[in-house]
Parts: sequence; structure tokens; C-alpha cells
Amino acid sequence: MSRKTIRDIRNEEFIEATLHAVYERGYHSVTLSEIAQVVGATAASINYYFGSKDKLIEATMRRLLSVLRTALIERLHSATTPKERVQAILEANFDDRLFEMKQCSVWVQFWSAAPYSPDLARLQNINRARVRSHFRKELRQLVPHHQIETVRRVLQSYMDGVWLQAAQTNAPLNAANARTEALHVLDLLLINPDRAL
Amino acid sequence: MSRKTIRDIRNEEFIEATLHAVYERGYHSVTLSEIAQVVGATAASINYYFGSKDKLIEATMRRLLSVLRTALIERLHSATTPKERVQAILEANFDDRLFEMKQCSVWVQFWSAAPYSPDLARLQNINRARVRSHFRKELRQLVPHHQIETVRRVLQSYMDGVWLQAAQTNAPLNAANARTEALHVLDLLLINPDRAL
DNA sequence: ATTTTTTAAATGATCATTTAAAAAATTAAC
DNA sequence: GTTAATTTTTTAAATGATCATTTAAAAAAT
Repeated sequence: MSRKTIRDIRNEEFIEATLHAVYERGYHSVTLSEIAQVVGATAASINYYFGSKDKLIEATMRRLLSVLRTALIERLHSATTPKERVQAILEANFDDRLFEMKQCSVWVQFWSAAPYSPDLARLQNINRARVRSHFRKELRQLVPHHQIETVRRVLQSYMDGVWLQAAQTNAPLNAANARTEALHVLDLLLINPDRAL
Repeated sequence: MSRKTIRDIRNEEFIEATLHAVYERGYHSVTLSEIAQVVGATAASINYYFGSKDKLIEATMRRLLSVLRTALIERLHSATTPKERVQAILEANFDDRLFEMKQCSVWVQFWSAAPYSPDLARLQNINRARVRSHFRKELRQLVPHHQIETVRRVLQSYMDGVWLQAAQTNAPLNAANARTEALHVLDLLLINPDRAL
């Protein structure tokens, strides 16, 4: 029963094309024509569907966020203990569907552009707030009160850093490795916390 | 005896202005005129001194790298044990002269632009290779052979992530806190390594 | 005087966006 | 089921704005 309108299909195609073209050419030098070319259309067509280049970019960012949200919800759903749920957050961030060159690259570029675009900044804040709040809720049951924020900051910084590096490597990414390593880092932070933090 | 030519002074001014203007307006939307305005000059003047916008950007990136290199050398010089030297690398990355909004912001923007500019990419690789090699040399004496790369990757990812977040916060940065937290993370990685990694 | 530095204005290129018309698809009528 | 109207989608070309860069001349410094 998937009754997709042409509009939905085109939206989908153009967002996919944007991911590809931004990855290939860079956020600040890609043109509407280049994006349109990826799917054999014209720049005018994009404006017909999205209204402007900015709106297209915003829609693409929403797409990335939606992939992360989906992975996060799925994994949280099948976790039962606080620690499992923290692991779920970490693993969602390096989910196979997300932790892939094209998306890492575009994501990092959006990050760096966000401070200069209210729309992108808004989306980014929503996402960051969600991850932060999930972390806090679970860490409350795993580490002493006064260490919650430190542990959370370290985990989030670590995840961001891995993404940043992923976007700059030309070697193919290994999402499974990234997840394993992230779980190791978590274990380190949970070992004997009174001693180091 | 600091005999500075006008050329040196102007170079300095324009690089400073670039840091300011890129921070204010964003790497991909700042114009030569805006940069020139910061020091009351004209865009043509920048081309007279730097030859092109790209060269100015490259010179600004070099400036940032030079600040890091200086901090790194200074701190390494006064460290005597392997652990102190690893600490020196971490602390240099969050040196007061470097870990400051304007520079974090510009640095992150350069990072995200580097894959699309051979010149920026080259500079970035040189820098990353230097930090990597320092880490390796010292970690060899601190952790078992098979864990060197993992520990190093975690530390570098963590540092990158902190920078990324710093560039996106509007709260003022606290370099001393960043250094303290980084040393904590190091201690965690060095505690009982056989257990977790 | 001569050289260095600065600038206003010109140049030329690039784009996002608009427009107006064509093409395709959908609907309605017979 | 074919045809004619209507709506949706697409595009080529026009528009207008923005910039980096060049140029040629003026201003400042040596």
C-alpha cells in the first residue's frame, strides 16, 4: 500500500542527490545545478520542489537526523538495563546505516555551517539535546551524581571526534569496529570511577 | 631589534582579520571585502599581499598550526617522563593561546573544508601526522604494544570532539578545565588496561 | 625621484532564483 | 477506450546579485 506521490519520490531523489553532491564537491562549493545533474534534472526543478537551496539543505539535514533517530529508537527499544541503554546510544551513533563516509562527511560539514544558519542550528540543537537527555537519564543510575556530566561530556566528545576523523579519512569505515571501540571507552569510564574522575 | 617590514605587519593584520571575519561570518560566506574592512583596508589590498583569497586562507591555517606547534614544543620541552610527555601533547591542544572560541571555530571550519582543498588537506595531514607520531613514541612506553593504536585513536578522537563542541557552544570556553578533563581521560585509559581494551 | 602601497572602478565569472512556455501526466467527457 | 481539457512537472533562458581578481592611477613612503 505504499502510495507515493511523484512529489515524495522526487523529494527523496533530490535529498539523496544532495548527500552525494555535497560529499563530492563540498558544502560551500556545490551548486544547485550539480545536485540536479546527479538525478538528471535541472536546478529550476529543485526550486520547484524545495523553494530554495537553503530549504533543500535543511531537508537533507533532517534526513540525516531521522536516520540517527530511527537507529537510536530501535536500539533503545531492545535494551533493558541502564548500561545497555547507554551502549545503545553509543552503538546507534555508529550504526551501519549512519556511519558511512558520505553521511559522515556531510554531517560534519553541516555541523561547521550550523552556527551561521539559524535553521541548521535549530535542528542540531534538537538532536544534541535528545542525545544529552538520554545519556543523563541512564548515567544517573550508573555513576555517582557529581560525575554524570563529566562522563557524558567525554562520551559525546569522543563520538563527535570519531565522526570528524571518519569524514577525513579516505580509508573505508568500519562501523562494527567503531561500535566495539566505543563500548570499550564506556567500560573504561565506568571502571572504578572514584579513582580518576 | 624586531625590525618588521610593513609587509610583515600587514600580513599579520590580515591574518588576524581573517580569523575574526571567518569566525563572525563563516568560512563559506565571508568575503574578501569583509575581511579587509576589519582592518580598514580594501579587498584589492589583500590580493596585493597574498595573491588570492585561497592563499590568505592557507596563511591563516598556517598561523593556527603554528600556535599549536609552539605550545606543543614548549610543553614537551619541560616534560621528562613518557606520561608527562603524553600529558604535554594533550595540554598543548587545550593551551590558553589556542583553545579559544575564535580559533576553535575557524579550525573546525578549516577541517571540514580540507577534503576539498589540496592545500588545506596537506597542512592538516602534516599536523595530524606530527601529533600521531608524538603519541606513538610515548605510548609505546606506557601501554602494551597491541593497545597503542587504540589508546591513541581514542585520545585523538576525544580531543577533536572537544574542539568540535567548543566551536558550537556560545558559552565562554575554559581551557584549564579542558586540560584537566583531558588528563582524567588519559588516566582512565592507563588504568588497568588489560581489563578493558 | 623612485619605489611601495592603496584604492576606485572595471571585468568577468558564477550562481540562485524567476519566468514563461513546453512537455507529461492526470482527469473528465463522451 | 479515445479525445479533449486541466493540472502538474520540467526546462531553457532571462534576471539580478555577488564576488574574486585585475587594472590603472593616485597616495604615501623611502
